[in-house]
Amino acid sequence: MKRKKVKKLLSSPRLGSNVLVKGWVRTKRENKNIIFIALNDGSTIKNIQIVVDTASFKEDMLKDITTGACLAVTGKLVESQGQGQSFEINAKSIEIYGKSDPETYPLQKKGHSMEFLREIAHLRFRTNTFGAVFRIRHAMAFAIHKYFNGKGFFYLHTPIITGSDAEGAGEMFHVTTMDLKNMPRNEDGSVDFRNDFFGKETNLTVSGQLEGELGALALGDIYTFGPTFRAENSNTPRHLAEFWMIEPEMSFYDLNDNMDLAEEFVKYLIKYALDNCHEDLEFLNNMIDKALIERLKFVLENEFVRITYTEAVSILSASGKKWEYQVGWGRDLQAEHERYLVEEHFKRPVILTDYPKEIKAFYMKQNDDGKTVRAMDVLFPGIGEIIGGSQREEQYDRLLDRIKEMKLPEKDLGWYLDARKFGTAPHSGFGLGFERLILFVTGMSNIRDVIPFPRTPKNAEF
RNA sequence: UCCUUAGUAGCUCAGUUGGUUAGAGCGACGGACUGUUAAUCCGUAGGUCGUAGGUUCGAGCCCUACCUGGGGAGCCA
Repeated sequence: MKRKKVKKLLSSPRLGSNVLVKGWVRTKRENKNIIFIALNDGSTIKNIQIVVDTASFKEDMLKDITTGACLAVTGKLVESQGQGQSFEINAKSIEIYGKSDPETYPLQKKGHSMEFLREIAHLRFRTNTFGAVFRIRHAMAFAIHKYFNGKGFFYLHTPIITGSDAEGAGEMFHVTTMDLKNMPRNEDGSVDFRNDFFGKETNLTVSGQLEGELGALALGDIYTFGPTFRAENSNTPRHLAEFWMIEPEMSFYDLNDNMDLAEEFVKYLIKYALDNCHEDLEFLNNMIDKALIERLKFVLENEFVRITYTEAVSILSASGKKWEYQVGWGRDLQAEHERYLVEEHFKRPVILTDYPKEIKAFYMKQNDDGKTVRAMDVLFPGIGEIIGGSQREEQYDRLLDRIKEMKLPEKDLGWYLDARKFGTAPHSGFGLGFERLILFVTGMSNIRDVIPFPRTPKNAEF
């Protein structure tokens, strides 16, 4: 007999048929003559109830069916006599693939704290919450490719190991094969990388954007979707040292086109989740965040507010609020300011544009006012900045001036400047933090709980 | 990195002004039970009180340092 997944079984049940299911025991309820097993195979958040007549099975075998054990069960699919489920399987045969010692198996029928489950991240997939989160995470990854493929974007693989130290997006992890206990030194005491694997200093990438731009300036529209690494000592529920980022880059897009794409993209993903992850979202809505589905629908149905940094500063100044950090043109907006705009003033996602050039990266296109750049930050309720992007500076001279002004290593950016030297074109792009998107879509509150094995300062378990 | 808060049984927690042998619920185990839904009822076992020092006749409780977690901030996606 061929094994059926529980999801398939429940969506198109053939009552009276004999079926084979395989999965892990979530709970077992025992009576004298009858045993009920809730079996889950991961295909859906729903369990299938296995009904066991104790007289028909060996007692020793039934004893080994404990929480966490893996079973293969054959039996007849029938309408359930009980209240909690529509269908159930009357077991004819049970094979135990893997026992699970109940004295040491850490998962109980009762709820656990997220902190405890994080310590047993290798087993937390077996809980309803993490099953739901990681099924949704998969659905979002799939939807990202579906969306871009449908729009004619090409998935570009930018390097994980980079020799470029110019992104300026944060502290980097070094990559080397040299003996850390005996590093060769130059006369001035600095490390001599000439005999290292790559013959130069290399790091893990903090962003694929610069390479992505090169792809866009030939292929038209590209996107990257891969891991990125930041060696920042950030200890917050919104930061990871290893996280996944989506970075589309589009030729001939100006900042408005860029904002249109960002808004359409995020809404597509939210709609995809609502359309395809209904059961998992329902569960999270009940157990994690009662306002989750309502909030997803609200974001889907309302236009994002678009205002300039300068307008935002006026709103904040006029708000009459007491700020911990002072508001003033030229200062970067702090979390409290962004939160006020999104959660109190507009009560919806906000896109802020045209920031002072001093607080933004070198590659952003300068406005004619000489003071601001064509940057955009998409701010979400509860998450803060979920997307950061800009129209890129496509004029060679202006870009070079900016590199010099900010004292960046000009010689290392020759390849990047070449894109402006030969057939430059207006272009734009943005970066979306994948885990921050998953936070928003699942209603989870800590980013460590939306990636299977989180990497954070002082933690690289598993 | 800074501020703040916490660490006691497998889990979630209580533990009074420093004072006998550190408690509960859940889970696990044993038993009972005519179809259960985090089943129910009866019973049993389970502890180096985060680590290392210190104060004291006496420390789970007070002091110091360190480790780890939570919340907030900064950096950002």
